[in-house]
Amino acid sequence: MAGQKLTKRKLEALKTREKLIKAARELIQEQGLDRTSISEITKRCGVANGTFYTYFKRKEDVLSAISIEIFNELYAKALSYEGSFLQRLEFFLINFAAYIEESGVRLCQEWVRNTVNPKLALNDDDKVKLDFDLNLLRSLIASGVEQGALRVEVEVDALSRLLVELLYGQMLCWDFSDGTYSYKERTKEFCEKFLPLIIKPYLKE
Amino acid sequence: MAGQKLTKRKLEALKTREKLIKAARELIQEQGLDRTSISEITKRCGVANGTFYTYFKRKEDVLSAISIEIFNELYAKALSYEGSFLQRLEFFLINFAAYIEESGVRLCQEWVRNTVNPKLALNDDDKVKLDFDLNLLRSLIASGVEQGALRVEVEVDALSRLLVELLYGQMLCWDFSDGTYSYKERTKEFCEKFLPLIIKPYLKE
Amino acid sequence: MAGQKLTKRKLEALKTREKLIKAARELIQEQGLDRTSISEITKRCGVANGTFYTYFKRKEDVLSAISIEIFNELYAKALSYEGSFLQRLEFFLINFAAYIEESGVRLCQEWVRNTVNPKLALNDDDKVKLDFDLNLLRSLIASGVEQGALRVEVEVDALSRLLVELLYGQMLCWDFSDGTYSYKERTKEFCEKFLPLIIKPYLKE
Amino acid sequence: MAGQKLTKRKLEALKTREKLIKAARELIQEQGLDRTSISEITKRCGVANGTFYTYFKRKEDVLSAISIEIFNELYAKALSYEGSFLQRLEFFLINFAAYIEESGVRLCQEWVRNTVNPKLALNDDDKVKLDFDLNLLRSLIASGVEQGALRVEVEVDALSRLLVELLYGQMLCWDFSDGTYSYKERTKEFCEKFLPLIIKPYLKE
DNA sequence: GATGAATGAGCATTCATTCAT
DNA sequence: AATGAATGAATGCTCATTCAT
Repeated sequence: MAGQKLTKRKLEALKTREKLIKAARELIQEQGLDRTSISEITKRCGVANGTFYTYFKRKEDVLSAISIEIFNELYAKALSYEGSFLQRLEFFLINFAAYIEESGVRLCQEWVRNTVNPKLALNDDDKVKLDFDLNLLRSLIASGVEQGALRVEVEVDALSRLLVELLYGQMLCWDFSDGTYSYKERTKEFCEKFLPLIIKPYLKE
Repeated sequence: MAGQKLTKRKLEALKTREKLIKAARELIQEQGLDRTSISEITKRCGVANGTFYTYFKRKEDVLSAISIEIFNELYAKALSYEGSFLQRLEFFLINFAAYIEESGVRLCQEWVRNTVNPKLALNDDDKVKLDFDLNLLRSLIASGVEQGALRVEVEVDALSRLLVELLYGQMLCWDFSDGTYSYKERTKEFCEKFLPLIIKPYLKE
Repeated sequence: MAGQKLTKRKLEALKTREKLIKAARELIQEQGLDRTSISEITKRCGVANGTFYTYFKRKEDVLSAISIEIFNELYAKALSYEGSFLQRLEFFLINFAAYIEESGVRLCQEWVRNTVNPKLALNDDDKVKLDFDLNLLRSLIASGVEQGALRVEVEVDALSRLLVELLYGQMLCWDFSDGTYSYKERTKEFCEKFLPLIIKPYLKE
Repeated sequence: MAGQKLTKRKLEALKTREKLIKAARELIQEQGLDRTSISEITKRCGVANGTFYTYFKRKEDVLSAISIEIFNELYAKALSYEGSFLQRLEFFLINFAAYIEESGVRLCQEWVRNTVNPKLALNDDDKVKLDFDLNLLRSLIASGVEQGALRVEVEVDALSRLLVELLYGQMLCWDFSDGTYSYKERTKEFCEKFLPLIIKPYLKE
């Protein structure tokens, strides 16, 4: 009895929530957010229109929920990697691209659309994501310093910012192209050709 | 003299078109495209609602027209610069940012929103702009090779792509921030701190 | 008793639908469909604009709904008649005209307008109505044969087709005249003067 | 000089008018009147938008002009026929159908649509056409009496009305069917099977 | 006679969201 | 938690028509 929080009812509710997210993700990937109506989403789940609002306050919130799912996986995996500083850095960058690519261009485009526009006053989590990514890279670089791989003089902020901008720039170009090439491959290429040039001056030795 | 087909009527028409673009630009900058109605735009010009559609097929088309104006100025100026290869490159990058910043975040955000989303099937000119920017940088770099500033071995495509991605990445981050810092300054900073690192290996001597 | 699924909510919904149809019928009769706006219809029912679209997909659909109501009554009554074959036939023809006349020229004109035009891709039920009327007459005539009133050699199809064309022709002329004479009287006249001529050769004895 | 009313200019003008009618006829036949815009019509003729209004007061007027062309041909031919009364009658009826069929269902449907609806307050010529057709048949029948083919007691009005209603009814059914069968053949069939039944009692002898 | 820029009325339609059941 | 009927704001767009040139 104690701790038994998941009654059958609550389990059902969780399932419903998951079904909604899944359906929304599919539909957004197929047609984009604007062209996807609440009733389409609920119809696909076999629930009533209003049920959507049991779980999400506004339509856009389901996009946030989807993003959170994706980014959580992304970060979990990207940071799990063990290895030298450079390997970890590359791993992070490439996996960032890989995850986003896997989840589909349309979804990524919607995410950009909804994040770029301040009027939607959408879940601020997304906006903060930029800072989140920045911090992630910052700590990655900081750990590089700690581990003695990077010089102490490295400008952590400027460097992490640069890398975030690169990742986002690659993402935006990929979105513009409607995903007609591989975002991941593009990032890999960057890691081979340019990352060393940028990092080298800060490497110890 | 030759081709002087501009009767008074056609001149008036051109003026009307310009007035519409100007009004739309102001309003979009103030409130974004979605919150700007056609009748607001036309009212500000003192023309009838329908007149808008004499010049633009759809609401979004005025955004394209605005972009074209801005980018044309941008390119005209950015390429006019005389100087060494590196100076010209920096000038281009910084001015790219400066122009976009001057025209306002809201406008830039709208441009990203409308370009990132393929469903609007908006004037393809915008999508092509990425290629246009790429080509511009490519020819800039190529001219650097011709003038003997860069080694022949430089990978023109990869390098120009990298720079475009950087510019776009900086732009996207700036959009995400709602323009709370200077895009131009950020690009300037990049030119100082990182551009040399990237270019140096390709510089002759 | 059985199948009594009508909760209070569903009953309310049915009532709303009926109110909409009634209001639309009145307004169309007064001004025609084009001049009748959705908000006029809903205002007259005291419901919100959008409620109309809970029950009808497009504006034209309410016209279909109205037709169906009218025609259902018509058929129900017209076929209820007991009597000799000729009496039943006359009763059908005259009542057809009478019902349509009662429901008003404007409505009839709208019905013709909307049925004649294939581009509206309006509810196909209306187009099928022609076939429905044909079948009705066909079965009427067939029953005449069965009951021994008509010779077996009668060409059922051709005869029923002729009668439908007559009914429709009288209706169209009545529409053209804006209802300035009586459709029903015209049909009655036809039944007296010409129907016997047409039927006689097929009558037994 | 005298009587030389057709200056080159006037000839050109007549040609323009003809071109407009021809283009309109084609476009209406292809898409119906509603979907055909003035600028489509003028574009197809290579003239300016406004030129349309040099020749027609309102959009619908071009439909009238087209009808007049068609009906004039129709009447000219239908009445030219020499022969016995019954032959002339049949010839008229069948040719009526044939002409309308030749000019296309879409056109016929538009004509019905526009004639049936009194709100358009369209050129009254069309409404009068019903009377015109009636009169035509009336005089045909009257001439039958004069020539001694029909008894004097024949009810000219009722008979001609019946025949017009039949023609119109066949036309309407044909319109409903979107022209999926032949109007002319249908009328021919009627002339064989039923016309004699109707006329016979009034034939002399 | 021809032009074509300007007009401006006019409304169906969508759909996110609410809330009584 | 689920339902689904009701809401109602909000506006892009068309296009027949006019008229100054």
